[in-house]
Amino acid sequence: MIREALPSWLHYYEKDSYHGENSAMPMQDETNDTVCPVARSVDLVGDKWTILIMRELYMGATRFEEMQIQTAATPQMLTSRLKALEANGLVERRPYNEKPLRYEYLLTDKGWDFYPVIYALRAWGEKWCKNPDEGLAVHFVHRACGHDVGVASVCPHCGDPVERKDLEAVISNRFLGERESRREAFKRK
Amino acid sequence: MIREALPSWLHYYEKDSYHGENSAMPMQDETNDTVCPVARSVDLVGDKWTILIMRELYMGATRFEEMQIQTAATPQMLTSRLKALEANGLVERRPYNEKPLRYEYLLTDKGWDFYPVIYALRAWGEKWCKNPDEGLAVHFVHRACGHDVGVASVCPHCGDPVERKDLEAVISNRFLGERESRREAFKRK
DNA sequence: ATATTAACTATGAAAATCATAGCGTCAATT
DNA sequence: AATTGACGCTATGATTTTCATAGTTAATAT
Repeated sequence: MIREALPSWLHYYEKDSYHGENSAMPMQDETNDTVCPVARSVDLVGDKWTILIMRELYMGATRFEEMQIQTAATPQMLTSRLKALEANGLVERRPYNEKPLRYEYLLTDKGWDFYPVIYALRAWGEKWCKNPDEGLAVHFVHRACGHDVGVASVCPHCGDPVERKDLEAVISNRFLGERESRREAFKRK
Repeated sequence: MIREALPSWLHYYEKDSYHGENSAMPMQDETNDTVCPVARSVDLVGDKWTILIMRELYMGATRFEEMQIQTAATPQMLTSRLKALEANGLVERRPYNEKPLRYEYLLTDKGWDFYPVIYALRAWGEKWCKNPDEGLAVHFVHRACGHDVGVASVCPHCGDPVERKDLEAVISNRFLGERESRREAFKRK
């Protein structure tokens, strides 16, 4: 007996059954009851676990276990969200090992394109959810000019709008340490 | 008997009990177990209803009923999320009428500052969740130069990074119609 | 008196999530 | 040969959250 693990509002569209720039959009069905792009996005990614998983993917994690460790999601949450992300075309699942069969998860173009949302969440969190003594969790350096862009979306030094691919991420020691200790705690369990 | 309506992971910080740029940040308690700004943001706004409510506030809605109509949230969801948004300093509740006592909800600076997240969700939705025949749900026109910025965060005409306050929103007829018919359906109920 | 407006509250049923444990396949170690 | 460890998951019952539907309250308008 299969237990449905996905919340019903978090839509899940089979590949190639929809139109849109990259074929992953609801057609005229009842779920598509709004033209609001925010509501449509939220229908695909509007929950905590999905957002944290996307963050991990941008952090470079590709494996189930690492995502489980860093997001603290239960395996069910992870499975259901990854399935939805795959069905919705943000993520691709691919075997990296044949025996035993093991999979990794990779961002698609559509998934990479979602990055500005995470970047904006980061900027807001860095500005409004911080103790005075804390530095940035991750520094982004504009490769073209070598300057730290802070939390801006336009390089404060050369004025160009920056995309993730133009930036070098430098993870703070505190954040690195935190991530490492989660790994250790998981192994000790 | 009070029934807790907020999911336990959606944090709720009493005013002035925390530090941060505008006093709304967890201190050293157990919930603040990460320096990741994305995780911290998600702890305050990482759910569907909160995002839709924020969207409505940016659309200009200030009233409980209008938000209920446009988000399709039940009154409980709305109440709990608005309380959290207020406690977390993104929204202010203010009486607009004394007898009977009626409240409206207004964005604070912290709430306005969240706009880039919604804008990024919009851009992604407009690019990836759209049928070919659909135009933009909302056009944003750069007041300074009179040009439509499309989905960009930098005006394609004058090259300036744009903020919400620099933009004139022009809601499409389709979106307007949809919103009006939700209102009618609600009244008929 | 009755209806209407608008911001909510109440309650039981349904759904989603959590906590904890376990499975299956393989390779390496004892 | 048996055990241990990796690692991507699945199973299950208890708990928490949400949904659907209805109702309350205070005041004005009819």
